[in-house]
This record gives sequence, structure tokens and C-alpha cells, in this order.
Amino acid sequence: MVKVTQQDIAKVMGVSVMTVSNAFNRPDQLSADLRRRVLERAVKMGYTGPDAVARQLRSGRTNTFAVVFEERLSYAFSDPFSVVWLTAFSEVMEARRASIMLLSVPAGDTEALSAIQDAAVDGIAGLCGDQPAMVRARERGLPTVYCTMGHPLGAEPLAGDYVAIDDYAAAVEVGQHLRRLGHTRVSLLVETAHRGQAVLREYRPAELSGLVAVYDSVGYFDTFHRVRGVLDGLGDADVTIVVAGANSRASGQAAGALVLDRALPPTAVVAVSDVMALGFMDACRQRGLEPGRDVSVVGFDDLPESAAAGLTTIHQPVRDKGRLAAELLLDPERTERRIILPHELIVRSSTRPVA
Amino acid sequence: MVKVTQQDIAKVMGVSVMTVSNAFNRPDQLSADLRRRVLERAVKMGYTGPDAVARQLRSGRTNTFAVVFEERLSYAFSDPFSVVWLTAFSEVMEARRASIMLLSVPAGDTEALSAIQDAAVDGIAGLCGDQPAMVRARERGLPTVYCTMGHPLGAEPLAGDYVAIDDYAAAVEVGQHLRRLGHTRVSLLVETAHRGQAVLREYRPAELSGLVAVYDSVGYFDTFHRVRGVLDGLGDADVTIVVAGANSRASGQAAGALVLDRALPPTAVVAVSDVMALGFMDACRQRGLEPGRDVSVVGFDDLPESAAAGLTTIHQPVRDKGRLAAELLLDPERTERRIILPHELIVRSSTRPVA
DNA sequence: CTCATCGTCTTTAACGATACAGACGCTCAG
DNA sequence: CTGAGCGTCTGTATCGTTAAAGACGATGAG
Repeated sequence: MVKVTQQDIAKVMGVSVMTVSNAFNRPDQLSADLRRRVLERAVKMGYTGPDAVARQLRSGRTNTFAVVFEERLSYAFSDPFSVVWLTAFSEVMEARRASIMLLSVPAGDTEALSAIQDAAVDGIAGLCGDQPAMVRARERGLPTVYCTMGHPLGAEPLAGDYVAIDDYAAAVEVGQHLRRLGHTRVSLLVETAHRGQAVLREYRPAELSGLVAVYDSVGYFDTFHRVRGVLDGLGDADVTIVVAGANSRASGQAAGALVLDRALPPTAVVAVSDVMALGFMDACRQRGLEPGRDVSVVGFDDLPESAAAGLTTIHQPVRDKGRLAAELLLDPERTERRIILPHELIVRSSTRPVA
Repeated sequence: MVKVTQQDIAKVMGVSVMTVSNAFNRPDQLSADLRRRVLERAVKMGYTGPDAVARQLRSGRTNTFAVVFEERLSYAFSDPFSVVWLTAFSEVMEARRASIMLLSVPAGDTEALSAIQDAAVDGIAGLCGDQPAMVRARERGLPTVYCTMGHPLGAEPLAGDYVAIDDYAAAVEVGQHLRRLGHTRVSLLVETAHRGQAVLREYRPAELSGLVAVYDSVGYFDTFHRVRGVLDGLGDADVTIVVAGANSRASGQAAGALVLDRALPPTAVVAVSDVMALGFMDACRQRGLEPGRDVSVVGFDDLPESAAAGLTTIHQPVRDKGRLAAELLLDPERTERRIILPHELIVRSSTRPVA
């Protein structure tokens, strides 16, 4: 069964192709009667309406925007941060009648990068600006938006638009908060984007031969800035950095095992995300330790469940991030294209003065 | 800044456009040296790689598949059933390097139906076969897969492929189970797809002038079959049907308020989804009633959280539904295209013999 | 020497639609 | 009577790419 096109209809009816096209798209360009006859004939011939791809090629717009994830898509649907962000993003897209494409480009999977090239979209949003997929998207010349600041240490800012918080400043507040509470032995739980490096490891900042090495190990800008900020905020405290694997509750819990079961455990722990912080709190409770009383814990993000858990954390406007990311993609005319949103340190019961 | 095309490169280099195309797609069709020169020149000229849309038009394939939701997309990310289904679906798509497009066509929003027409995809999956979006997709001649059986009462089966369970048979088991436990005063909680009808209402089956009216009110095939099955399984019990609004925990809870606060409440309640059943259990506990002991409760779906809640329910293989839906879209050659998966009645503590 | 074969590259023709400019007949003001 | 203006419709070019088949020179077997 061969596909029916506007040309076929035009030929059969003895009108031009343009007239058929107009019957579907610009009713004012032909008489109501002819239009009716064209549409009727179209139905009769089994024409299923203008072809989406051909229309997109000709008009130069797809009205579709992609969201790239550096993880498997199941992460997008299960990670609380991601779900809130995606919800806000999709609400704007829906309201503007635009479609959403989900792309998964796992870290290290260079072959999957072709998905960026092959995506028929008008723009791409991602959570982090320096992930290879976003780099590729910018190379392709597509409008991009990402949700971290994208200012590599001592280098030029990345190209592209963003909606972010000032992760560094927020992290400094976290460090100072703990410092004020008297904590001087602190562990910092970070996730890593590098698949190969799933092994749990602990470093001293000095061992990493400079912060750039931390970034190499971490793989995300925002995490990197948070690490830097916490260290600066803590001043000369005794800090270890635990690279704990993927960003998940399980990783936080695993990091807990590494850090809590020793003779002199840290008095405070900072995780670069609430998800990991909550996992760490699980590990505490498993050992009969009470977060806040026995170990202070700080997270990042302020997820809905963090309030109930009494987790001290940096509140960031996740919904606004998602909403504004969508708006930046949809409105190329908008002038303010690098947006820094406010954050806030929310102090709850998980941090107390050191005993 | 104007877009650079293969044609531009060809002109500058004095080769044919086809050679440029081959340099990107079929390295064996030209000498390694020429290929290298073409690619170098392409970079120099700011060519960003083959245009996705043009390629799709020419090749006739997009390698993208859509998932339609009859709700806002936030539902897709928050409803547990939907999340599990979507996860399984996306895992298959990712493994096969296909992309996913999410479409939202809220019930009643006819304008949003154009999204189906305008989607540049090779196939569409939906949760229910009779929702307008899926009807439109089939009219467009796209391969479709949906996850209910799609057999209207006394009418021809819907066109299109599906992966479903036998909802009617499962519901009969539910009815018989309650019947064996001695329950003769039962309420049936159903959701409705019709936005306008958000009002909570209760009917007797007879009032609805035949089951077709229930279907009109409900708007989903699977729900309809479940209602029919439960009624048949319960035989001559005293049943009321509560149309409780959207499929959500809140709806189940609201239905609880309607049903529990009367002189002679039902001894058992069946909800057409676990989400609603769990909401109903919330309502019970708010009133100091213990599900199982004071009111028997049955759900449908067997969500992860249902086991912990002790909810008697119909287990359906949600992951398999998602996985097979994706596989049907990806493998047009596959012969078995209308798949009925097994279900199982899981009896837990929420159903007990009537006191 | 002939002819089939091979690697390399080109030519031609789509894919299915829409933009743009203009043609045609008609009406109506001047 | 003329020609500007209007509503309708058409012809042609194009969007950027790839499929299919052919051309062309070189190679090598018979």
C-alpha cells in the first residue's frame, strides 16, 4: 500500500498541489466550496493529512525540544530532583503546544552521542552544561539551555544559555554553617559521572593535586563548585572527599559504611545532593546513630522529602529551573539568557553544634 | 548567519553532493583521502553534520516513537503505574537506540489532537486504545500499540496492536473472592477520563441504564471491563458504583468520605486501581477504621507500595507491558501482535471474611 | 586484445510539503 | 471606458538530504 500525497489529490482533482496544501493550512486562500471538496476527496483517497517530516523540513521548525540525560532514562523518572524539574519543564511546553523528546546519552557512551545529531528538534535542554551531549548540541548549532552555571575554573564560560543557582556561594554558606557549629572533622560525599569509577573512594583534598583533579573525578560542574565552596567555607577544617558513585540513595548509604565504621568518624557530613544525604542518614540509623545528635548532615536541593527527614540543606528553586529552561528555549527573543536564581540555606534538625 | 549545507561543501570542493553525503554516511563509497578532506573542509566551513529532518524525510524513518498520555505529563512522571511502564518502555528504546517523544493530549482538548498529526515519529504507544489520541494515530496510519484489550462491548475489536491483561477475567476473580468471603454490600470505585465530571457521584448499576452508560461515564476500556467483571463475579450482591474523578490517591480518599460516613457502609470496596485503593485506605485510617478488619479493600495493578500496605490486588505485569509495547513498535515483523499477559489475584491482609 | 570487474565518483530523481510571486477573471470607483 | 484592487488559484523553486543507477578509468583474467 503506497502513501497518498497532496500531489496525488491535486492530480486527481485537476487543481494545483498548492491548493491542496492551502485546504489544510490556510482556509482563507481558497473558496469554502473547493476546500470542502478537496478535504472530502482527501478522505476518500485515504490521505492521512500533511506529512509531519516534510512539513518540518519545509518550514524549518519542528516545535519539539529535547531533554538530554546523562543517565538511563529510568533515572529521569525516579530521581526526585529530575522529576520535579521535568514536571515544570513539561508544563510550560504543554502550555505552548510544543513536544518533548527524551534523549539518553550515558556518560562514556560515545556512540549514543549520535542521538544528539539525529534529533529533529529546535533546541536541547540538559541538567549540566559540560556533559558531552550538551557540548555536541552546541556544536550542532542548536539553542541549548542547561541548569548549572558552566563556568569552568579559570577558563572561559561555556557557550549557551543557563538557569542556575550560584552553587559556589551556596556551598560556602554550608561550610560556614558547619564551621560556626564547631565542626572541624568533615567528610564530603560527591557523586561521579564516570561509569568506570563506581568504586567508593576517599581522598584528602591535597591528595587530589589541586581542585581540577576533583573536577576530573567528579565530572559535573555543579558538584565541582559545591566541593570548592564547602572547602572554602570550612576554612582549615580536616576534610575528606568521598567519591561515592552515581547520584543515588544507595551511594549515600554506601559512603556511610565507609565513613561511619571507623575509630574517629567525622562529626559532620556534607553530601552534594539530598538524595545522597538521605542515603547517608539511612546508614546512620542502621548503626543506631541519630543524624543531628551523633553526626551532622547537610544536603543540597531541598527535595520534598527532605523537610520530613529534618535535613539541613540548600534550597534551590527546582521548579523555576525547569520552567525557565523551557521558556528560554521557546522564546529566543528573550534577552536575559543566563539566569542566576536565589538559593537559601535551610537549617533543620540534622545539623547541631558539635558535642 | 546562513546555514551551511552539503551542497555548499560540494560546490566549494568541486565534488558532487552525493560524495559529501557519502563521506558522512558510507565511508566505503569514497577514498579515505577524499573523505578526510571533505570532513576537514566541512568543519572549516562550519557545517554541523547532516540535517536530521532532511535525512528523515529522505529515508522515511525517524527512529523516534511517541508515548501519548491523556493527562498532563506531570501525571506520567508521578503515577506509579505510569512510571514503571515508562521505565520498561524506555529501557527497550534506549537499547535499540531509538528516541522517545512524549505527547500530552488531555481528554476533551480537541485542539491538542493536532500534536498527533504533527509528531514526526514511526509509531505511537498509549495506555488505552480508545482514547481519541490513539484513534487519531491509527487514522494517520501510524503503527500503534496500546495496553488494554480494546474490545468494546458487543462491537468489533479496535484496530491496532496491544499488550494487555484480561481485565474482565481478573475482575471476575476479584468479585468471586469477595463473594466467597461473604461480602454482599460492596462499593466499586472507578475513575473517569471526563474532565467535566470531576464531581464525586454514586450510582447503582441499574440506574446507569445498562453497562454501556458506565462506559460512557468512565471513558476507559480497561476500567469498563473491570467494572463489568467485578459485577459478574459478585453475582447478586448489593453494589454501588462511585465515580471518583481522576485516577489518584486523592480521588480514592474522597470516595472514602462518601462511602464510609453513612449508617450502613459497604463491607468491601473495590477500586479499579491500587492508587485509588491506597487513597481509600487513607480515608479508612483517618476514621479509625482498619482496612481488612473493618472494611475489606481490593485494588488493581499491584504497585510496589501495595505489598507494604497489605493490599489485596490483581497483579499485572506492568514492566512486561512497557517492554512488549516497545518491542512491538520496533519489530514490525513480529507476528504475535495482540498479546494477553497473565494476571494473578494476590490476597493480602486487606480482605477478610465479613464479620 | 577483449571484456568483465572493481573502486570511485557523478547524475538524476526523488522524499512531501510550503513560500513566493504572479496570473486570471471580476468588480467598482473615477 | 479604464485600470486598480480583490479573491482565487497556479507554477516554480526550494527545504537538505539520500537512493539508485550509471559513467569512467584502471586492472587483470582469458
